[in-house]
Amino acid sequence: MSREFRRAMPLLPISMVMQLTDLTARQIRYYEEHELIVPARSEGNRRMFSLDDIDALLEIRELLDQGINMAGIKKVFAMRTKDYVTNTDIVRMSDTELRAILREEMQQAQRMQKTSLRQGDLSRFFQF
Amino acid sequence: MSREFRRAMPLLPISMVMQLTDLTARQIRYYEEHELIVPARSEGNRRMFSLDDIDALLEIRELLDQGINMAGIKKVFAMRTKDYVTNTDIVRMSDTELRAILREEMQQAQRMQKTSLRQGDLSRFFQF
DNA sequence: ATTCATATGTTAGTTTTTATAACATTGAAT
DNA sequence: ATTCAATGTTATAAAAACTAACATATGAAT
Repeated sequence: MSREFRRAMPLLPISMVMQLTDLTARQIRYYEEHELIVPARSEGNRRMFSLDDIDALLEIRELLDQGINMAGIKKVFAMRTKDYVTNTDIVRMSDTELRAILREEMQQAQRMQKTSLRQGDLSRFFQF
Repeated sequence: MSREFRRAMPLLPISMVMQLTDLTARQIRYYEEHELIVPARSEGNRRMFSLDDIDALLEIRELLDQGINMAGIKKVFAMRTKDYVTNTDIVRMSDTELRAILREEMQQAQRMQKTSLRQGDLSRFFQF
């Protein structure tokens, strides 16, 4: 279980994210609207945020504080790309895309764990 | 910001804990009743769990699977002690006590951060 | 100065989640 | 058969979060 993977795990409700980032719910949702973050959703449609999301939001706040507007922030985020390794390829993609994919995988893993992986100690999963 | 400190930070709602530990809400609350965990509370009285809590719960599940009853688990938890360093002393206490204290400090830190530590990047705080 | 767009605030109404508390069930030990 | 421990279930209330709409402030452009 990679560190990147762990950081992509959707865990926190919006209230916690508000506290940790000092952003309002309105702001957080607005940034999602602009696809700067793509929080996961619970079954009941509640946003669940990962540590990656927290990072992104903190950076957004930082950039806003520097007087950069949304368009600028989008650009910054789009520019910074990372590599994602599939079975057959190494794909270069934006932070946001990468986060979304990792989160997808993470949720898959959670669903797995929910049913089959009964005996496993998650502290191995979760050793921050 | 110590790792221990980070692990004591109350972040997750009970729904996430249920998924991660494969325990029911009933069980989790019952273990709290028996003070095997002491989750923090939000302003609105919702339980907020730390990674330490997750660990504890996973261990409880483990011990239950091994046929150990609550009394036994309490004993196990009480026996395993750790050191907590205050200004003037090194205090030896149970896991549960230690977790409660660290969580207390953590919430204090959160309150601080909420008001004063405006500019700080929490990813330094949170580098799992 | 007016207009316009952006970023955020605010409010209303609804749904989901969580809380407590009480009562029910199950299995093991006496 | 009774008792107790652990957990299930249900009812009810409160809190948190959702969407959507409208309001407002600020700065840029005309």
